[in-house]
Amino acid sequence: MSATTGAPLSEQSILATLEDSGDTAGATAVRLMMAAADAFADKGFHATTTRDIASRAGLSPAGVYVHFTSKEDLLFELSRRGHRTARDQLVAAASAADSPTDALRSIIGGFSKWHAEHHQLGRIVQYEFRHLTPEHRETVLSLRREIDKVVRGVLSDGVTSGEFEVDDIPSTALALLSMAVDVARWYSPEIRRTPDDIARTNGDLAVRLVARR
Amino acid sequence: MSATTGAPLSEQSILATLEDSGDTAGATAVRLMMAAADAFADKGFHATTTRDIASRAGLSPAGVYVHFTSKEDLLFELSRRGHRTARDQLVAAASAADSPTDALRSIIGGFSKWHAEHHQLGRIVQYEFRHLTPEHRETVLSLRREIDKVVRGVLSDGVTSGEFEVDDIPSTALALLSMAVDVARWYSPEIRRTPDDIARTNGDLAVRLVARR
DNA sequence: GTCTATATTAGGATAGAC
DNA sequence: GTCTATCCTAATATAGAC
Repeated sequence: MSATTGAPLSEQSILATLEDSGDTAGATAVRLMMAAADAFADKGFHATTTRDIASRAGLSPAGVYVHFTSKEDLLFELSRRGHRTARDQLVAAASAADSPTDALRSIIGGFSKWHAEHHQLGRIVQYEFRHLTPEHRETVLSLRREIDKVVRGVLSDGVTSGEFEVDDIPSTALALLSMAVDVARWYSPEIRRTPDDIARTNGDLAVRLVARR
Repeated sequence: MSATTGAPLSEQSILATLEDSGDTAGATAVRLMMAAADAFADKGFHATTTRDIASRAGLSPAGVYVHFTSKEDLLFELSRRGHRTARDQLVAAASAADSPTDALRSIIGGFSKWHAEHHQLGRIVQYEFRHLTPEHRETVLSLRREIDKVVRGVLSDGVTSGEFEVDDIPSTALALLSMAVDVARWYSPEIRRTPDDIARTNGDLAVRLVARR
């Protein structure tokens, strides 16, 4: 976590996410993924050109195709790695907690924080999904289902233990995820609230939403 | 509200929204807006071609430019009319209620329902925003600020009356809006929950989130 | 593995007839 | 107000040299 360069926070966190998310990738491929993440988050998948990605990464337009078979392939890699780290973080937070209340605060707070710190990747993950090929969409969808399952599991544990009072677990899980996911839409590094503030308030709100009175 | 044609619900509700949202528009212009709404919601602004819009509306590619100056102009009209009806509905719901609790249930439930019934327009309103020109963005932004204000006003009324217990009004308002807005992302006419179900559960959750214990 | 050059297609918008 | 024809630019992707 040491900041040795002058790169902005978002770049560093995207870098960290892309570098250790399963499959390794060469340095140039990572540079391309970062350039693409920047551009996709900024302008959207279709409004981004391969020339744009290449030049941001310091390559010629043709250089991209050595590392990725197509522009969509780049999107897929970003999407897959983004979903994977998000899921891993959720699972880790849920299993480290020692009560459902703790777990809920931690997963919704943590997920909200992730969508603030990685709001670029978050937007790609949430909004560029439809531009994946059907096969790639399927792969990513199964990661999403895992994420849903973690949240429902925590809610159901809390109901069993008597800490929570929940009418409808799937609907409540969805509303909680909405709170966290939507952070990627409205967050900007310029606002007053820090990612930690957001984690705290959203974590508290989550507990409030389900706590027994 | 009589259904005289075989058109799907979403088409009818988009039509209704576009027809009575302030400025009038000719029949062909409305047809073009509906075609564009369909296409933008489905594939996004940049992935949609003017040829595609024209052919869905039964016109030649050139026919579009008689009614709109550019593709972006079409997006702007959709965005403006969508925001306007959404805001009008919120304001009406808030002033018809006779307590802050009622008002909150009604605005968040109603807003959630709107984003389900009009999920196509909702996606355009929420996700294609960045593709507007700076001037058009500004116009739409001021409509958004009005929407925020309605929600904050209801929360603040409830705190004053003693019905609500809220730590941080802006953050809570944002979380409530996230719940409703995100419906446009996940809703599909094929799911089990109806727009009315969604209105009910999200309205109840909203009240639960702020009610004094 | 990177480059220059280019094939190829597509897409926004306009001209001008009817 | 709508059409056909077309201009012009830009974009994905590949060929082939180094």
